[in-house]
Amino acid sequence: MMDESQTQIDGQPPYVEGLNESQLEAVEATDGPVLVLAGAGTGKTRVLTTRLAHILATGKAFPGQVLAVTFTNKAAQEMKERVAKILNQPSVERWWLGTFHAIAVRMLRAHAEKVGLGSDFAIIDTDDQLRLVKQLLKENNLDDKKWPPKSVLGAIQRWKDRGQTPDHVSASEAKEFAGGRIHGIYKSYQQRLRELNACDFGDLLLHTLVIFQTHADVLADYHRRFHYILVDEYQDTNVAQYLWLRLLAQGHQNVCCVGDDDQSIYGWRGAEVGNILRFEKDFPGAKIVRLERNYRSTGRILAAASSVISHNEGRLGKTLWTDDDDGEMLRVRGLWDGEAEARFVGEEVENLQRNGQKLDQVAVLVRTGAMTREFEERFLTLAIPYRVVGGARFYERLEIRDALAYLRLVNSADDSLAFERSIGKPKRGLGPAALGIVHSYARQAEISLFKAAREIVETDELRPAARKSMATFVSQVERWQGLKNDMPHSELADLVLEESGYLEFWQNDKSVEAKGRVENLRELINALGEYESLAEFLEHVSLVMDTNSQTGQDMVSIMTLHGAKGLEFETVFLPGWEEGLFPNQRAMDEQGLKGLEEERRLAYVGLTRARKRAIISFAANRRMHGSWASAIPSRFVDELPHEHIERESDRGIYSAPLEPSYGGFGSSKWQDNDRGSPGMQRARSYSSGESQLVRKAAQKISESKSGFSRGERVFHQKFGYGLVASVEGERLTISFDKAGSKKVLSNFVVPAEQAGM
DNA sequence: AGCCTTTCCCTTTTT
DNA sequence: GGGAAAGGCT
Repeated sequence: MMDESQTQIDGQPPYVEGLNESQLEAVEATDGPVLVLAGAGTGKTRVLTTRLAHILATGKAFPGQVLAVTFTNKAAQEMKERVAKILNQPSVERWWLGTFHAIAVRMLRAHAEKVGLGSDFAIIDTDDQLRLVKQLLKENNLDDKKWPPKSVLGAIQRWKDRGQTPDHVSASEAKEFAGGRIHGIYKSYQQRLRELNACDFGDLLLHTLVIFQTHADVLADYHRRFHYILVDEYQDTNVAQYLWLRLLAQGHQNVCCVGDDDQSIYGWRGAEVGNILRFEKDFPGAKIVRLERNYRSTGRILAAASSVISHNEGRLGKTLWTDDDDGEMLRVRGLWDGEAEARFVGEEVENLQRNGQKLDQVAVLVRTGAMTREFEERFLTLAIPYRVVGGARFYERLEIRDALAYLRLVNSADDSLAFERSIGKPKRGLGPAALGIVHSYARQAEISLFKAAREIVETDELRPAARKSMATFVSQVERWQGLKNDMPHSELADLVLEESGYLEFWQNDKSVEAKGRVENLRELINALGEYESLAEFLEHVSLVMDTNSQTGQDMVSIMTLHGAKGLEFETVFLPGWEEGLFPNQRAMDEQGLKGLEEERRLAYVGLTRARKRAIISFAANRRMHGSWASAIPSRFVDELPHEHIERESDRGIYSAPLEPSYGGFGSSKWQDNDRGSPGMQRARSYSSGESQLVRKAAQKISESKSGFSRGERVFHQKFGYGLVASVEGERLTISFDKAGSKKVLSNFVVPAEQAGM
């Protein structure tokens, strides 16, 4: 409940100061449906937050009566912080403010039994999803070469994104995949999840949606509860989310959706721009507010972004304008290859740094996650501090997922997926054979793997050695569970990892990564202490799957274009503007014009992240999957307005014809280097034909040359102490005590003794 | 069962 | 160029 002193605000509330007319309109039009069409950099987030604060501060509703939904945890976090600040609230954790998934979990826990789940259901990760699908394919004798588990899971997810339970998939569509057999897999997949008392990500929304549709009383309750609904990034809603929202909003109709059709970049995840176009039909009498004044970028940047996006058809059409100066020209630079591009960006960053630019105001926005590596390597050698946003996530690491499996098992012994994962690691003499016996026993008795194991150790089904080992495991798990209520959970986690031998498994491992893994495990145990209970921690992990890495430090950000949505930087580098890479060949092959337009919106998003400076680059050659591919500059380069850009070429790259027979970017099938389809030839790999043996021999020679050897303890001027993991000429891969594993140049490294250790 | 070697596939994008 | 899975050997 709110502090009363904060609810009374006379005259013009201070928090709306400085809002322009349209923004004010969007904030104050509190009753009835409102659609805010907000262009990039128009203060959309501020409007949404202020609107929420305004509803509460004017006493229109209590905090518990407002539902505010965002797409990303980042956006939710930002909104929470801002609202708390505006209204001077110590905590907004209990409010209905969060991502679609976080809100859905909260609702689903309360009504899980209506879809055949317990309220303590587990949320499974992609790993478990795939394992399940693989099992089901095998059981149904479907060839996993012809039906790769990933594609099958993709089909299932697409159905879920569209809000279709197995029963709601149309017969004709079901037939499309393996004559309906994939649809059958979907059915048994859902069945299996239910038996496991588990949900995947898509289920969180799908189940909640089904509950709304089938339990009028539940929906009516939520109607009564939520007087106001706010939605951010409405253009990114998929069908399931759209239906979910529409049902909820039909209560008070006080729904305010904020979005930008030009920034719809999640079509591949089932997002439908159509949802935003349909708003007026769904909510008759809706008020439409347009935010077109851009406060972020210079005139030239805005002109460039507008010019590119104008090549798309079927837009709602907004005309962004700014009072800001024209600013600097945008720069477009062509380079010989990816390495040269990284060198160029590195140099430019150093220039900016010399001119006093803060590095946290610089970002490198790439199309694919794999592109980050080149920049990382370059920044490492130049000692430019950087962070990869949304890259390798802490909770996705192997050792963390393994450890989490143990914790899940302790939290609920019937989590069979966790059982399967924990029992194999560390080795206990219980391999596929033993597990198979437990599996079939469990299937027959219709009980969880853990219960089956407990019963099996009383019989002669397993060989004596396996039986003994299994009995030990079962009693260990039972012991840990018994301790659950008498022990602080981070202590318990420590104990579990210790007693299970999992920690020891990595401590005894001599490989160079092992040390870092042990540290990660310690970090996990520490993180656990911040949560109320084990269950709460596990839920947080499955929903957020991200650690808030060191923020607030002065570092260049490297991230994907998708990851950059909602952010802004003074200077933005946009590398990799090459046909095939960006626009992405696969997107175009699979989605045609629709795919291309989404790529173009991505370009628009990228450009509009920049406040003052945008530097676009492309490379003529790029190494992909170990072989070389050549490409021509992206068509998006040609769509930039000439009067606002400066083209620079590197040794005539931009205008010079590429070497003969180097066509586009290869087909979407990523053929082997020596084949390749006609007209889409790829350059022959420099390394093709080289056997692994030859490569290894070459590696040995270079190891002796660099003066460092594998396993040596060394000191790096920036990252501190570490162990040499591998040596390739001048490049060392070092597993650092503090900074993880990194590739560095050997001249930045000295033997540990010399560093005065 | 477990270890080592070879082969395959991969790179769009994320809650 | 790298990680996972399959395959082969002890």
